Amino acid sequence: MLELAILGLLQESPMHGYELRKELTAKLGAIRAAISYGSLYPTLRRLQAAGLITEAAETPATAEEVPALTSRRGRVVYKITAEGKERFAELIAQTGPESYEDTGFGVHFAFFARTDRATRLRILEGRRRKVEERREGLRDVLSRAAERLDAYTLELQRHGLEACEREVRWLEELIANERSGRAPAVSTPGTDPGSPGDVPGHPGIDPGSSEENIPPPPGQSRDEPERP
Amino acid sequence: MLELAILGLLQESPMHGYELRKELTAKLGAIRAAISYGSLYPTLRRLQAAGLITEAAETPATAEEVPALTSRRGRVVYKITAEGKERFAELIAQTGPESYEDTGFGVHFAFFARTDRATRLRILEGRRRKVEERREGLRDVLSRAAERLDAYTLELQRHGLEACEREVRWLEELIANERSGRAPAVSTPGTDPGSPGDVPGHPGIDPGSSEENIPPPPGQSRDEPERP
DNA sequence: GCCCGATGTATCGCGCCGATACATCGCACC
DNA sequence: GGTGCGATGTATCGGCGCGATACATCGGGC
Repeated sequence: MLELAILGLLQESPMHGYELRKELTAKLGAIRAAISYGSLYPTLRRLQAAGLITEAAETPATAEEVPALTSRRGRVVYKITAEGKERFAELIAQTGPESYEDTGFGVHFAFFARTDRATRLRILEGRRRKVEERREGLRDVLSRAAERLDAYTLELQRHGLEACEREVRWLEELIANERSGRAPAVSTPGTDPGSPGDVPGHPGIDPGSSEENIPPPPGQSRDEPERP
Repeated sequence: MLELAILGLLQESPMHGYELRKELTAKLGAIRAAISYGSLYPTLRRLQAAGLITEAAETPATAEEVPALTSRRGRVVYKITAEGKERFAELIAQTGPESYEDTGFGVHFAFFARTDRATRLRILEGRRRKVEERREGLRDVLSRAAERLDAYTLELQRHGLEACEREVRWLEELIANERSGRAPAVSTPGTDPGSPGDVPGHPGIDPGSSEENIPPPPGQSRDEPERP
């Protein structure tokens, strides 16, 4: 998972470890805790050994762009290689088993902007299936083994079941939006549970351009011929 | 986490590995995937080495002594020791750092029936604080860094934020119930989002008995002098 | 002049996962 | 009566990721 996330981020711009961690935290903050250095650095090492990323010169080649003066510390800037981009495309496309609470789906979703619609649909439907399976499992426990469990455990199951039901609904909205070619934005019911308003709200990604075109997310992109 | 869960389950009845896994899956199904054998068996080994659990005779004491001929397979039944019970009490009571998505809180909650009210409140409030922190973090990202993120990533953050808000509300209900001395059961909104009916439904744990009394959950309990 | 928090890289131990292997039991099916 | 298959069972292996920790520099406040 970390591999996919790092490859995805480095595709937007070269970065060093610390920066990578911050960006990762911002992008994946909704699905997991901040990435640990004990995971990050070994992974960078692995990726470099595999030739998927390389070290980039720290000082900007056309210097004095930065008034740094401070001769650089040990910072190591990494950038993605062509093989790295291939590997990313391979990883982002595969659905994987992705157990329920796995962050795998979340990471894939966070990089949906670099995918085509068919892949997005496949991943969303795979996820929906997984969550539905889990939902059924919880229903079984609640209906068949309820008397064996104490009240707190039951409350936990109920809460989990509710979360499953909600996620299925969310996924279904996303799937419907994908099919209709609209933006990823969902109805945004907000905090009010009473009005399932249909306010579209966010324009999202430009759906007008061709299917193949993978729009790079807004933000500072340097490089990118963006070949799919 | 596994240590706590195993100790908690073995307190209800002795079990062998396979059985333990099934019970664990049923009890913790709402918060995590089925436990892996690659975690379970090493953990059992560790617990045994630490003297927290011991092997129990598989064959009923009055049976034939020699299991040589296919009588029983290699099943190994474990039971908890006095030290194990102490360790459980220690583990269940400590709040721990418990990062947001950690299963730690869920496991604690699943064994709430073996705790006193003060501990439950402490854990629930600690959890609430954690989720609130995360919620604020997500709000910050959504309000301050929104334009740097693509539409899918934003949608993910929104969904995560919503989940945080919902969990805080859930925790607050549970905390209120604990304070009022009532059962853990919550309003149970069920699948219908329109009627937040207040049907109590589940009797839950007997709140009448003394504070110190930790009622063993319903089900097959063998042994248990239940000393707090 | 001094401390402190942010920036940075790096390592160590170990819990847990996913895959895999292997063996027996009970049952259905032919 | 054989055969196959799914459930029951125990066990190991490689490897990822975590939490703690160490260490160093930089910019700024007091």
